[in-house]
Amino acid sequence: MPELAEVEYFRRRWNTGIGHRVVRIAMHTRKRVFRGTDTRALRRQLTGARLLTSEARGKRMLFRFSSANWLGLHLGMSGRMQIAAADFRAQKHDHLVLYQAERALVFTDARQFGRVQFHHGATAPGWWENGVPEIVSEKFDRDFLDRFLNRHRKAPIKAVVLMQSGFSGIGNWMADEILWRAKILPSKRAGRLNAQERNQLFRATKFVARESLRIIGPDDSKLPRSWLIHERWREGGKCPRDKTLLHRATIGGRTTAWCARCQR
DNA sequence: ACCCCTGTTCGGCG
DNA sequence: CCGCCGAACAGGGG
Repeated sequence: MPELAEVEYFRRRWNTGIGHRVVRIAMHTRKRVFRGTDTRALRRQLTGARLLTSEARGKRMLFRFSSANWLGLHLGMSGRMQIAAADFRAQKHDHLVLYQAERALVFTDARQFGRVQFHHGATAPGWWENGVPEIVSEKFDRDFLDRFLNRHRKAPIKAVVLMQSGFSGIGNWMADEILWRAKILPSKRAGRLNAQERNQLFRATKFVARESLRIIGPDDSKLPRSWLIHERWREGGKCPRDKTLLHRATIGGRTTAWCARCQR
């Protein structure tokens, strides 16, 4: 589930715990989500620390705690976050639970493609700043897009829109939504897009990111009925524009849905 | 049983 | 060296 907008939704859920101390931590320390992470330091430092702020960049989240502590989260394919009661009992896939006096902050991830990172230090961890502009920021401009498309000119545009080094936070459904809105064939090589197509791609990317973030929720139910997402997995799914049957194939290593009539 | 999956990383290869 | 592609990771659901 988690792409840009869902990540933002989950981050805000945990914000309920801002201003409150962590009194106890439950962790499945040997699980893959903690790969490369010092879980003993995490437990030692975060116990007693107060959650102060949080931030999201693309699909990544960073939670700042008192006493110079930082927690990074990535939801992978199946990660979710929730607020639970203070007497919450961690189940099999609840790999990290931060207990506060009046609630529990729960991180759940069945498939464990997600990740938990911990950092102790006066400033944000080195891995946080990666120089990739947020789609909704002014730094993601027409120039940046052009340079990125040129750098990856041999790859199918679908694969390029999935690259986190350029399209921060865009995942599979948003990529299909963007290319459908921009009327561009997903298999088209990035370098073959003309100026008009690049303009359309730019506008569609901004639009889908901004609208998804505005409508933000735990799933796609609040997104307009006119969006592709409601049709793309359905057997016999049709293009919301011209009602022709959608095509489906693996492009850029991922299942891709598109309308062969309006996407060229 | 078998196949699919809203993600990222890594090794092979051109 | 650059960059594309498929495989691997782990588990649940159809």
